[in-house]
Amino acid sequence: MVKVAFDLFHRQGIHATSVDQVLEASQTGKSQFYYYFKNKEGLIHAVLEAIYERLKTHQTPYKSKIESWPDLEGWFNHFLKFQQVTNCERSCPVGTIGGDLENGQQLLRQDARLIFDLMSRSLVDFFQQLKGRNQLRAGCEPQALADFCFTVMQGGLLVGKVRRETAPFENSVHHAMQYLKHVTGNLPQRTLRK
Amino acid sequence: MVKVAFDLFHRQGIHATSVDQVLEASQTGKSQFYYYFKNKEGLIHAVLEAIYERLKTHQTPYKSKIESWPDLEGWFNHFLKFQQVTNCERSCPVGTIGGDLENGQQLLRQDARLIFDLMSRSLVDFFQQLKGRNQLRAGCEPQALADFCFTVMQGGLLVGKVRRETAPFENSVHHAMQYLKHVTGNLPQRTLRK
Amino acid sequence: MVKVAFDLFHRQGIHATSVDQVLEASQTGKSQFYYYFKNKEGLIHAVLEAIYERLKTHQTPYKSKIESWPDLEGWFNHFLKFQQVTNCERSCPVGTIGGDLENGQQLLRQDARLIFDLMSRSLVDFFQQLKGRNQLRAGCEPQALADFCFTVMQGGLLVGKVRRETAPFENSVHHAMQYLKHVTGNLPQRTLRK
Amino acid sequence: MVKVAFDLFHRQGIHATSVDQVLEASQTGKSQFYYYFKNKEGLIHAVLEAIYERLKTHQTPYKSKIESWPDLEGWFNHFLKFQQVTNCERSCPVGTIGGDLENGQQLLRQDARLIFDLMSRSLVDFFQQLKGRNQLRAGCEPQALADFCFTVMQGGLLVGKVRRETAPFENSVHHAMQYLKHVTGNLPQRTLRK
DNA sequence: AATGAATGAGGATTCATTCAT
DNA sequence: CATGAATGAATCCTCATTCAT
Repeated sequence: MVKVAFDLFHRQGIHATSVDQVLEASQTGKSQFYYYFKNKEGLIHAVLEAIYERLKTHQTPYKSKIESWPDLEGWFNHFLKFQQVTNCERSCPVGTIGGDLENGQQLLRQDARLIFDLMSRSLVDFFQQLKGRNQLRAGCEPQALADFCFTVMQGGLLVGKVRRETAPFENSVHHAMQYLKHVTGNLPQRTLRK
Repeated sequence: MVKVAFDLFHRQGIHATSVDQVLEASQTGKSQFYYYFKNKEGLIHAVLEAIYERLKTHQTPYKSKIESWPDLEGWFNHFLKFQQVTNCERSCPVGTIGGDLENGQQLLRQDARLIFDLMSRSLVDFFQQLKGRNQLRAGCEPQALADFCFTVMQGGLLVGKVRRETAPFENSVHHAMQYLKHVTGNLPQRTLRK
Repeated sequence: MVKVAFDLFHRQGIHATSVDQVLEASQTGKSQFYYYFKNKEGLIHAVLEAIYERLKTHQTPYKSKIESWPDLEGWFNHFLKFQQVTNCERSCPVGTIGGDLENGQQLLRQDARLIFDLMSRSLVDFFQQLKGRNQLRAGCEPQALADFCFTVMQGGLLVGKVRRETAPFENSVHHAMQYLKHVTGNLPQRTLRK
Repeated sequence: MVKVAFDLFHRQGIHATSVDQVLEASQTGKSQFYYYFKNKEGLIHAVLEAIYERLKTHQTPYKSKIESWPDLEGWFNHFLKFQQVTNCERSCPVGTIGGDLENGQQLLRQDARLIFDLMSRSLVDFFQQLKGRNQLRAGCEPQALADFCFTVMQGGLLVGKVRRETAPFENSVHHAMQYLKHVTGNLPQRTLRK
């Protein structure tokens, strides 16, 4: 039920997804819903919570603990491939849900934020690691670089969804990686191509 | 009426905005709406069209013709500032609307795409110009760089909206600019004025 | 405009036809309508009136003055052929409109009745003629025979419309004609086939 | 609810009957309707289905299994009487609904057709029986005679409804019966009782 | 005569939520 | 835990009609 809801929210957003739709798709009776969840917000919360748990326990289709350049490339590539296989019809589920939240829904936003934090963390950790090894140029904060990566990812998925093209995301990732290798002391020409 | 709708769509997305809401906010009678627009889709189309026109005629709060590094910085800064003054409650209107579109609404997506094209164009033109002057490193296509900028902008607005923070966008823009200046071989202080 | 309305009423009935539809189809401005007609009922009245006039002035695609057996057959055949060429999608326009009238709309019903009268009249006249020549069996009133023909026609068109088949009407007309020839003293085997 | 709808559809036709009207008349809440029926079409389908079932299980105010001349007369008389007691304000419910169907509504038309089939069947069976006993003149197919009767019935109800008179139907039935007895070779007074 | 804009009630349908069992 | 029926507000849209010009 949460699984089905996740899928529908991801595909259509939370506003375009009705409770009935979720129930029908999950073959559940009408009032099962209100037994398990307080209301629609409750379901959204459960969905976000489930995402959070999956992330926390590293049940991700990509290597969520980033420890090397290939891992980082794998991280980007996961989202690139995701965009390809979904025909650019979806962007990040949390981005989609988060973007749909209204001003008042602060608890749900907090849920989304926690997920974003978790996803960023692995990036931060990686850059922190580089910094520890003195492989990061001055003025490059790990958190800022992580934000940079995360932003490119979210933006790339969104732009691709609107345009139904993978090129913008691909181009963005390419240049983002170029930059990251640059600021970590790698010369572009020495950059390892996958 | 289009103006009001634009505002509501921007704030809440198209699904969370009802026709009645638009009518009430614009002090119009119920069926005036369907006199002017075929549909709710018709209204969305009109809104997107209006955005397109405003862009085309350069009625933008930022310099839409980018001809110099300061112009590019101004471009990014406009969106940064926008995020600040809106308390991170909104992202790009076209990104918001475009992200809400369903799979079937191809005409509206086309509308959104045209706007994205127009916004990118000015970036492309700028990088094309640099390339003409041999100020672009090999392997840097103007279109790809424009995609990179645009993606960072969309991602930064979205992430900021979800997190209610400006930092991610700021960090992303900072590094994006660093990169761009790097690939154009310019040091920040040597920025060429037209 | 009346012509267009007639066509739409005929095709869809009066309830399924909106004033706007008529206006759009006749390329007329919205308020032209209320200049020429008091309201929708006014239009229906005008349509029925026009039908009446056309009948009265014998502007019919069939011979409206029935003077012989072939004329009567022609009368039936006209409606049969009409059903065929319209793919059984329509029945008698007046029957359609009349059947749609509500209890209160007595003026319009009167209009329809007048048309029915006019159409029956030519049948009545024919049978009256036969009676005058003593070619009508005892107990056969011209009006009753006319009613019989008219009923078969209306019923045949309606049943055909519902079933999307011409057979019921054809069969009914065949037997009706058999009967009529029988009661007018013709033996079935002497019946002239067209 | 189906009962109420049947009544309203019968009285006013399907276009002139709003869902709200049905709900109000049946004292049901607005969305109960859409819990039980997919659509307004769904309701119409249910109504037609109910009619079909009633016919199939012979729950008719007339003898639906026709086995003798009095049965056939009873069949016609039922509709004649019906017209009288309803003040000519209604015609056959299925004819009314069927006549209101639009070109696209093929499933509903199929429903109507099935009912027509069922009603005709009893007539066909009767004439088939006569034929088996060699009481039918050559050239008289049972199906065709059934069509003839059915057409007269539908036409008579419709014409009567438009004219608000029972005479046309009475006259038509009279002559139809005359004919039927003629083609079966029976004189009225010699009518065979089963 | 003619135009386009305005009006507001009503029509079909969906929504989130609750209740009795 | 589970079921299906009930509720009523809200949503999108259409209708017949009128008004100012």
